[in-house]
Amino acid sequence: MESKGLVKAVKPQPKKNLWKPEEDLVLKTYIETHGEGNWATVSKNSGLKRGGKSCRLRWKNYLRPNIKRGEMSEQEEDLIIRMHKLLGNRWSLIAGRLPGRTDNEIKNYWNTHLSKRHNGSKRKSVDYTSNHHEQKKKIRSSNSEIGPSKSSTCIEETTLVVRNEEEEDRNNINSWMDGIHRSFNCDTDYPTLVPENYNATFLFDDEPFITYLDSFLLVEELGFGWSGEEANSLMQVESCPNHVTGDFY
DNA sequence: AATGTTCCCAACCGCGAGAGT
DNA sequence: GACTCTCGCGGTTGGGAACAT
Repeated sequence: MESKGLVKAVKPQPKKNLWKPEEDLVLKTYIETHGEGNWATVSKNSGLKRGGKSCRLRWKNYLRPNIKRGEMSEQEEDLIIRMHKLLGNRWSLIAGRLPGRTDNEIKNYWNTHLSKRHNGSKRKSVDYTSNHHEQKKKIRSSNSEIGPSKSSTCIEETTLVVRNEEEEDRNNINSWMDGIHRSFNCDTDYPTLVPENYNATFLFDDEPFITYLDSFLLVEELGFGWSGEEANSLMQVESCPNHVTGDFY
């Protein structure tokens, strides 16, 4: 039996195992040499005393090339808020729309900066009534009802190509796009939006439901000069509750 | 200066999905 | 079909910095 005093005298081992720079270097070198994947063997082969999950997380959230660190721009913040309003806590999907940002980073940013500000308008993508595991089940099953999903993973890179004949409007779009996601690289058979005047193409490599939501978001954000009605009819969304309203530009 | 409190965020955990056998 | 393994997701934890008293 241990007395309280004795327990207190023993310095507790830190529960968090922060990555050291030398470990980062080993992991980075290993992945640059062998490539990503099969994380279970990474720790064995690289000599790191870390689990595969830990290695994966460290690479994905910190060491991966093109990771954008530092403060969120106003545009990024705005996009997070809007996406969260539409998608709820689906951080990986939101992160997919913010190149260089990780789901963990966005989740943390929301929890520390934005959730308080937007507490009044707590809105989730499904009607949650039980614990989070139940919630996840609901999200997954609701998605499968909506349509087939190519993959459960988030889009690593989402790309939007905007080709505009009119210089002025192109500048409008580009100025908004600056700092958020200038180039999209999507390839799917899902709603392809090609407005007559704009020759803009939205192609998404993701769940159909999300595709629709994205389309709303982007139509609303980019303001393609459509009225809400025009946009709705273009996108054939009569069954979707999130109709675009109002006029743009 | 010392102590207490709050905030931030990297890392951990448990779970489900999908692939392979 | 049952089982195992790997991967990715979202929620939570806890160390430490920043701030307040």
